[in-house]
Amino acid sequence: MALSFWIKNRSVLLYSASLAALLFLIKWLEWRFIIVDYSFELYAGATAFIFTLLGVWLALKIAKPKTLVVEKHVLVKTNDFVFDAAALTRLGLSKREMEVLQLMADGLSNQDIAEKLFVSLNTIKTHSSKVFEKLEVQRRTQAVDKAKKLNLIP
Amino acid sequence: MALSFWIKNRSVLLYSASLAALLFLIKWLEWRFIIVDYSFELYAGATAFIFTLLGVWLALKIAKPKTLVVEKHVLVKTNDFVFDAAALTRLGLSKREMEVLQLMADGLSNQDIAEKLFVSLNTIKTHSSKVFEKLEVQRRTQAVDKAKKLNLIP
DNA sequence: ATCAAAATCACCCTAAAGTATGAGCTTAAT
DNA sequence: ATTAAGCTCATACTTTAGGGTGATTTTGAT
Repeated sequence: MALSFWIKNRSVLLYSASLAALLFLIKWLEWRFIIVDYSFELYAGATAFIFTLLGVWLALKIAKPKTLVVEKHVLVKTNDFVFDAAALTRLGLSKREMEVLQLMADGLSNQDIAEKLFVSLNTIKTHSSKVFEKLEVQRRTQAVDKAKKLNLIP
Repeated sequence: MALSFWIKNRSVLLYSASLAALLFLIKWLEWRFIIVDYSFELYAGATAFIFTLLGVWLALKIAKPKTLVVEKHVLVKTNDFVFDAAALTRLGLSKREMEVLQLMADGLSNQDIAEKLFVSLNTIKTHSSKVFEKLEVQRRTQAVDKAKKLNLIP
């Protein structure tokens, strides 16, 4: 508790202590008659100087650091394909249809796709027909081309 | 010249002027015998307080703002297709074959390509067959996929 | 529990794609 | 001039793709 208070207000406490110490110092010197002959202006100047420094130090410690935000534009190659979910929703392609579409884009024949997905060739034909309908194309090459342009597949 | 010097060092000049002004003020008050009875501690305290404030103000004015560099990632439509001439040479695709390949990639049927290039369907079949041979694939979708991966076409 | 969409499969038929072979013509290099 | 490569086209054939229709089963949401 006391420690955290010290840490949080260290600057203020040190400043107060410095102020007290300086006054004590001046008093002590006055009492000693050592520099009593010094001009008032010197006292004032020295005090002003010292406390200016203290003020500067205090300000630097306390003040929220001024942050100047500099935006550095970094060009990021968008190799990374960003899937257009909105387009998918709009076109209403089902999960299975997307699978078939992706495999078509990979150059697989309907027979290949059927084997890969463990379904019959006829099933793939049905799926691909629906894909063509929804993409409003007639051939698989058109479907792949359009799907890529629509960011449905990489 | 003088103006820019003023702008650059305004803070310091104002500080110096303030210091001088305060000393003059104190001297003037002393001369007037108005507050000559006030204690030395009061002078010191007031001076300390005022110049602390000045120091704080000075510091806040002078302090270099901490520059925080924020990397802003800008997605760039990377039309960074760099045609791989070496691959083309290696595979030995002719100009006409590249044309056909490109049109295949655009989703055109053999008949479409034939009409576009003002040649017969059979000619396109011959060309596409040679393309498949050279790309070592069996179907046009595979050819397109491979050609894209090889940076032969965008 | 019910209903709609999705997924599965079949059959038939047509269109398109792909394979194989041969051949005429043009062009660029040797 | 000869040659090789490229472009063109044809015929015949096989394979794959695509369209249309209908049906059953799964699944997800209300």
